Amino acid sequence: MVTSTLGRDQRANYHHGNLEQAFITAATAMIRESGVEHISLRGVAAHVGVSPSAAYHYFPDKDALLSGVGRTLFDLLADKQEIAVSVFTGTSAADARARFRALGRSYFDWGKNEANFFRLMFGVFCCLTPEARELERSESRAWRLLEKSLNDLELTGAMNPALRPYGEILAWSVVHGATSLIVEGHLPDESFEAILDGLELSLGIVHGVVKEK
Amino acid sequence: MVTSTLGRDQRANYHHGNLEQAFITAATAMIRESGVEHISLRGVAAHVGVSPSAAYHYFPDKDALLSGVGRTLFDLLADKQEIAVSVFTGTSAADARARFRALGRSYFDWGKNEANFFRLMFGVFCCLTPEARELERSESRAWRLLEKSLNDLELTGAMNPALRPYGEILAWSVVHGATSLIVEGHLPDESFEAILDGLELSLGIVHGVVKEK
DNA sequence: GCTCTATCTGAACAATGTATAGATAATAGA
DNA sequence: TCTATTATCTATACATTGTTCAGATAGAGC
Repeated sequence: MVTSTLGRDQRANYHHGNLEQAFITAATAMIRESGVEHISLRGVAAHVGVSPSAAYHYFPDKDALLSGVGRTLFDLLADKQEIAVSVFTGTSAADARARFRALGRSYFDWGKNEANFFRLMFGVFCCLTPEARELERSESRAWRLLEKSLNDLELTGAMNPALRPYGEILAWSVVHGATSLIVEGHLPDESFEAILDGLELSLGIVHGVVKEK
Repeated sequence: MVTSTLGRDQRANYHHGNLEQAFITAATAMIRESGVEHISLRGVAAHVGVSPSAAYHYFPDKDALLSGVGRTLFDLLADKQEIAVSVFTGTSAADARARFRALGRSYFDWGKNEANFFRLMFGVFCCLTPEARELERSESRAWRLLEKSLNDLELTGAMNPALRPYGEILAWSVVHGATSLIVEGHLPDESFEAILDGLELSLGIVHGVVKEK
């Protein structure tokens, strides 16, 4: 009944394989198509093929399960962004600009294509503590990608250096805000490309220009 | 038991005063201090002093009640913003800049001080249709305030005119994104002023400069 | 083989959203 | 003023939910 994900940890699959992971996997799949607000612990347990009480051996409550899903989603998003950036490997200003744009677009695409994921990650249900989030942010791969992207832009002279100190927080705010507003229907889809254009323009990012050092 | 809000509509207060409004008022108060995710229809009904079933004469379901609350919150936010802008009445570039900044700051303050409201407005529970939101946005007082603020900046030569076409969507995205990320703990509080600085800098907004026409 | 202990089940509980039938009270007509 | 009507609200019921806890089950260690 359950597609056991061959647990390498012996103690974990006494009866059932790695139940903790099975719960997170099932919950993730169910959230993806129904949205966090419509999934129940009992439903997830049924989908795993296990009694509802079983969940309480791995998660203190339902919120903990949802937070577990949230943590894996931040990882998934970082994966997507790493792939998106990896397409442009050059050291030119044009490549730096392409990487920057790919970062923003992949963030938006994630929000648009996986709206239920996006809402969980940045919504009320993913109740990580502020400290945990801070850690998450500062240590996250996605943040480092953004940092590197802006460093590249600055080094290749492809952006206004006066704006460099605001680079990460400004770019993240713009892209996250636009994604959020579009996903929730407050702005039309087409706005996003325009917003990316505006962001680049406002940061003084120009196409293919390499300033002599 | 209920502080009847003297209904001017006779047919509305047969027994109880304006029950629809009473429900929205009570729900708003309860959401404000507990968060949407922790309020129940039955709890709101008890707070109003009425049977749970009574709600179903005014709202098809719980979501409709929450959406009703959401609609009043968008109005409340617009009120706050109008007041914030109204402090600066001059026609100078400095005043235009002050109004722009007041708009952003009041948006953030709202999110920070009324986090539970903010989460309802832009979260999963305020289930307005996309069409309704579009209408809301394009016709909202808040949007017109932003439009006017940017027009003023452009007319007084206090911003980069090349960025004018992106003004509204860019500013809203930045401010909304920053507010959202800070409210949910992904960025520290202090970031906001820096982000506002960065936004102004990136839009070419300078203090007190009036360009000769 | 037996014992022990980690793992899961069954049944129960209170709380929730919601439907439906009926009670109540304000209004309208005599 | 009395009665009939109808808008308004209540009582009750039901399925579903999160959660608890005593017990069943099945691997591990001897």
